[in-house]
Amino acid sequence: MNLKKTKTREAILSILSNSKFPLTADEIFEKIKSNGNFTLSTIYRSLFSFEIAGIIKKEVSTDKKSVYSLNTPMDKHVLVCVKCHKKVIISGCPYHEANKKISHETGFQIIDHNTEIYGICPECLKKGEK
Amino acid sequence: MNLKKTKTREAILSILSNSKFPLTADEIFEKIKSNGNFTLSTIYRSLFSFEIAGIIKKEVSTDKKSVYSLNTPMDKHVLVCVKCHKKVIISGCPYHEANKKISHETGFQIIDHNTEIYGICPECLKKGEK
DNA sequence: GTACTTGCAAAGAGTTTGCACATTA
DNA sequence: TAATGTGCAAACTCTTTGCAAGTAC
Repeated sequence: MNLKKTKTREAILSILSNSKFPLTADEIFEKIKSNGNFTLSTIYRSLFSFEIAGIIKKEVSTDKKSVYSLNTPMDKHVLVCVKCHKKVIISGCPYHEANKKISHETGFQIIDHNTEIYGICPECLKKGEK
Repeated sequence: MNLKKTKTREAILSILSNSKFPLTADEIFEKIKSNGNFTLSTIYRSLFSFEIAGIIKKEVSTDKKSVYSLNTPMDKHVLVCVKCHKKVIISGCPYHEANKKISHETGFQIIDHNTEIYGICPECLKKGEK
């Protein structure tokens, strides 16, 4: 299972590492299609290979599309502003302690979790005050 | 926008209120189809009406299906067993304290959040030990 | 040369929609 | 009867797959 370096794959990884937020396959496609002869299915397949290899991670967004991002395990918590849709990544896991408690109470051995937190960012709060 | 009471809708609400866990449209369909002449598209449309009316809520599960449940705002935290796919609802919000801290650190006014926690349930843990 | 990648087109799953008919209030 | 709801089939979106040809190592 050796990943070969190809133009498509380099382009995909470059896009993902330059993006602050997870992207859909189609968004990636839109960004690179002008640079060469790319296909959506190839992008899906590349993303799949990367995922298996542990290089990227795939998540499901609220509109039911798959979104992909480099696998930086700590960036799993996203604050989403309901006004301006800005996303802020929270580093570290704020729920670590709470999860220990859940584990204790339910007997579940907790492996992972995903969280989206909705709120209003400081900028939009200020605007609202005016 | 007046919701009319029909056989389909009563059946759907009955199923949802008797279910401890969110259900997909198809799961609802499977459960009620023997009781009458129901259609998947009608179920989707009824679910949509209920959602607009605020009676139920729709969420996206990790396998990208929409799941529906009665709109009880407190049951937002689900423990999912990665082995047997059982879901356990955690009542109350275990992250309340942590969110206060996030709010303080980021300036966000937090409104809401959704969480899925993945783990292995006690039963599957036992099986694994054997 | 062998294994891995790709493009293309077609298939697949879940969901939505148009239309004519049926039902509720 | 006026407004809503339904069944059916077809359309739609995102994603996956089969196959033959191409490319990296």
